[in-house]
Amino acid sequence: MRMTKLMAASSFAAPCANAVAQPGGFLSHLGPADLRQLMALGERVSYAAQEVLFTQGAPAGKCFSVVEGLVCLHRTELDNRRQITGFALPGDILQIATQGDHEISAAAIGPAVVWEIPRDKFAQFASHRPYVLSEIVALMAAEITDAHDKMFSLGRRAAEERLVVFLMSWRDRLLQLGRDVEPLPLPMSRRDIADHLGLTVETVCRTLAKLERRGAIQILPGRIRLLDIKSVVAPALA
Amino acid sequence: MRMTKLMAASSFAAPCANAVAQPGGFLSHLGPADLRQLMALGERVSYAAQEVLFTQGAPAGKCFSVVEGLVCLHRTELDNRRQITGFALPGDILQIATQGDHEISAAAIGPAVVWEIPRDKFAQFASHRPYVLSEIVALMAAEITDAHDKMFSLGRRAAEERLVVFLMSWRDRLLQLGRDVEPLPLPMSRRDIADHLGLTVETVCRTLAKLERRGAIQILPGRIRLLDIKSVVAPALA
DNA sequence: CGATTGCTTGAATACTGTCAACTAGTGTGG
DNA sequence: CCACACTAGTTGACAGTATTCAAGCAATCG
Repeated sequence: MRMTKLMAASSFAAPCANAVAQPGGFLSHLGPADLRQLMALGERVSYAAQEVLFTQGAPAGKCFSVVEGLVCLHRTELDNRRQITGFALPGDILQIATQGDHEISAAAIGPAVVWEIPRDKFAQFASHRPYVLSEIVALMAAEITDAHDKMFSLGRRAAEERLVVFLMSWRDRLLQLGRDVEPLPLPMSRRDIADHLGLTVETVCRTLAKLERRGAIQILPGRIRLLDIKSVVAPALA
Repeated sequence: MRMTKLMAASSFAAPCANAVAQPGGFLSHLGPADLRQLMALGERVSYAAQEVLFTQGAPAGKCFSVVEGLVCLHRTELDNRRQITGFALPGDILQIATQGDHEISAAAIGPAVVWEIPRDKFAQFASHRPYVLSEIVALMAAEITDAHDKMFSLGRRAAEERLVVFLMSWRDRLLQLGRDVEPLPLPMSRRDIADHLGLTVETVCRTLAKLERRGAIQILPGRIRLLDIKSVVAPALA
């Protein structure tokens, strides 16, 4: 996943131009005027928990920017096997370059707010702003790198290591958003974590319990405190 | 992986402009003049088997287009665990949007020919050709979709299904290049396949042998004949 | 308050990995 | 040209990890 920010997270309950002033934000080369114009092309949409933003196979008419909450992106097979390809946090952009149909689905984990811009309007907006395309390319490059990381985890890490790496990178992302990570909030369900890491719910529970017994973490309701976690994945610092 | 063609595969032993006439080719909106100019910015480089094109962590000064042969892209951990993120065939573009350092390594599987263009020159070339960036975005979107497919396989498919899906998609790619796929050539080693599918060499061998005993495939030196393979993955047609 | 859902744990199973041995093919050097 | 070494591929036996099936608990929701 790992996209950059389009608008400042929580500060964006209402459309206001200075929200983009965030350092490193998406389309960071956009001026306030540009940004106001861009946002005016779309609309603010609220989703309830578990509600679907878009479904794989459906025509991709809009692109999305998470404003509030947590969105999970996943690919689902006919037989209900599900692989969560990533979690999107406020500031993350979804489906910005999708042509034709969505290749993945997206659903809100909890209540979420999303800014949705019709694809054709966005394309028109970008067409006379060359720097926008460059930003998108950089965004997608980061997403590809992130996908490679996840492929490595899924293919070459054991359950425990996958979990630890996931927890650490999740903490890093929240830190970048300026969130409190002590203890680390885990708004997604065990099933979501399992479907993200290519494991079963039971293995996730058991592995977390094992880490807790070892003193590496502390399991709290909806949260996990990371204690001595780095020592567990010593060889995996690449 | 799954990138589009920059130049026609084998027809490109020497730089010639009409090589891009391939339908659906990379930068398909480029005219012959543009293309000649683009290629003149780079050079043709030959690699011996196993030779390294670039290494993860090293500064990404060039982008690459495979002209001949097969290149494997992989991410390697300190402890020699390796995840092959994809195989690049003639026409595939590598590292076109990488900023900073390479996030993956690339090595020739057999003898290979690659066109290499310095990043800054390419950027300059693209800077006054807006349509080039659009093509790159489309290219990267396809790569992301492909990465999602692979994440699903690694996370949610058993060894046999991974192998079968891999064989089928490999055949499809060769077919798109107009190659003979009967029987299907497998130029990469068993270890490469294992490192691509998140398995061990032994599991790859055993699973292939099992498929052969079942009459789904026929194992030949360097090749595999696909017989009744689709029936094996009936539920996996998503 | 009952029922559903999410989380956790246990026991048994199945799959994949590890270790080891063997074969065949390749290449090298005598 | 042959002997040797080396690598890739294959198979077997065994171990270990993750899944499956099952049950219990806790929290949430009508």
